[in-house]
Amino acid sequence: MNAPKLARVIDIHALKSACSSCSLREMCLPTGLDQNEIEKLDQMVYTRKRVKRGDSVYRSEEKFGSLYAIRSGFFKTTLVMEDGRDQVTGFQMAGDMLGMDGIGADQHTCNAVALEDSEVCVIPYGRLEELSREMHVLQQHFHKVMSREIVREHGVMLLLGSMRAEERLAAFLLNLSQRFTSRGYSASEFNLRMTREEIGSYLGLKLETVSRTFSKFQEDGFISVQQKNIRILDTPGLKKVLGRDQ
Amino acid sequence: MNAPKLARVIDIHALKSACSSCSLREMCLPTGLDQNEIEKLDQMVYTRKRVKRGDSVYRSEEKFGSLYAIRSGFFKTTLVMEDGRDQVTGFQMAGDMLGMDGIGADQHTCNAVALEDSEVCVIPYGRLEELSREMHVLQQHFHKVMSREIVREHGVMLLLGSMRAEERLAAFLLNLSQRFTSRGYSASEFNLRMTREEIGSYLGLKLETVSRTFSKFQEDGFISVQQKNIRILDTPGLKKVLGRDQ
DNA sequence: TGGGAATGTTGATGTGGATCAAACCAATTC
DNA sequence: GAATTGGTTTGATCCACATCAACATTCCCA
Repeated sequence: MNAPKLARVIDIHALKSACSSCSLREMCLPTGLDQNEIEKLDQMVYTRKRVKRGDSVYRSEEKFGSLYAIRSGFFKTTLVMEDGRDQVTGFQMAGDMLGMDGIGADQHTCNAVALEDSEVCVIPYGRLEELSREMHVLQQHFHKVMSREIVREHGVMLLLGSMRAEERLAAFLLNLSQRFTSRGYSASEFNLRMTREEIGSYLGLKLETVSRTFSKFQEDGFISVQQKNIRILDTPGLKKVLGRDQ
Repeated sequence: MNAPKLARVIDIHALKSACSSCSLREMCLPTGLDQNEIEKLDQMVYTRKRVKRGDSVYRSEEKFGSLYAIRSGFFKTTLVMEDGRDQVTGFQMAGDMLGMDGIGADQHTCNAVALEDSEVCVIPYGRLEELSREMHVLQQHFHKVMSREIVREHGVMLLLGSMRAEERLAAFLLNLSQRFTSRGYSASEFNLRMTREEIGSYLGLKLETVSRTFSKFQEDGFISVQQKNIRILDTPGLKKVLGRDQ
């Protein structure tokens, strides 16, 4: 934020990515590659890009060309209706993949916006296709990533279609907690990168409802909320909220 | 339904599929293949399967092994929560692909149920992977199919998260109409294969609301409804329902 | 460092769609 | 062709969440 523009530009070009030495390898790449294969991957991902908070990696309707693996930071993807209403379709963090929506029609269909200063690895799609024709494990991995995105969205549909407000928020918190855990962060304490409005948009609720439900969870002793800081005090309690069917 | 069991079994085995002569080729396969490539595909899809109304092609948790291209008929996919609540996540018709949810964890995550007697082409997934390493166009096509499924689900999320009942149903009808059109059927008249309850489940509404909204659309002169028979009388009218933002 | 814009909380009130309930209708089955 | 069954329609009532409103807090950056 404070760095002068020039410095920033230089930084971007200086960033030679190296999957081989990336701590997120297990997250976004197939495991069990031999040295040769890892080198190929290093050639595929030859640029990283910084994205400042509020900026987008890509916007709806833009020509599709690359996928983006999040190296650090936090994103939301949003869809905008003609009448201006918009909806958050997902929150993505380090190790997650952005841009797969663009393959189908060769143009992006949503906006990917950084919620904090972030860094992505640019994966030129043509190169990925090429390499995954050569490397079976890469092909398999990529298909799994896409399939998991389909399954994740199924889950959101279930949430939006069948759950009440408390259940939605409980599911949301448990999901975040689980994802932080699998990235080596605390499962029980984290900072929300998004606003109440963005959470509401994702969960099909109004921001007031999100706020009230947070307060209720706090009264119930499930969590403690201090603005963006969340501490989960009673995971089983939250899970019970999810379980009970009314 | 009336055919004796034996006859049915024989039929199944007699069905040698041939992509090369399939009328749905444009729908579910890449275009612009040469003779050699088409022959390869014929080898990939070597069985068809009949699925009777009410039966499933696969069920949640089952081991994943194949994708299924719908050759004829109509399906729904459903998700079931632990407490029994279930949700329809999609309706699929001829030319659509089933089973991509299973790739990620090597087991299916939803149920694919036939809403009428149907027929699917079985695509062994390993074979598809293999072939798409050899054939660039097939690889591209398959990736597009998966990506489009992601985009479709984005649309459903928008619908469930941001639209009111009338908008949801209008969007649903317009979508169905469009899909029938692109398959060469009438855009303005068709029979619903699903019940009001299934429509409601898909749209996050109760069956009574679906029924009432159909009635309202009829009063408004947008459609005529006679049980499962729908006739769309005023497409622009329906589109306007979708457009207005409250 | 202070003042204004975002963002978040909480209360009072309104409403779209859920729920409950009763007919109705069409398709099977006996 | 009466009885059963699964699906649909319609009305009356209710409630979860939206909306409107006032205020509190935090975060900027001028």
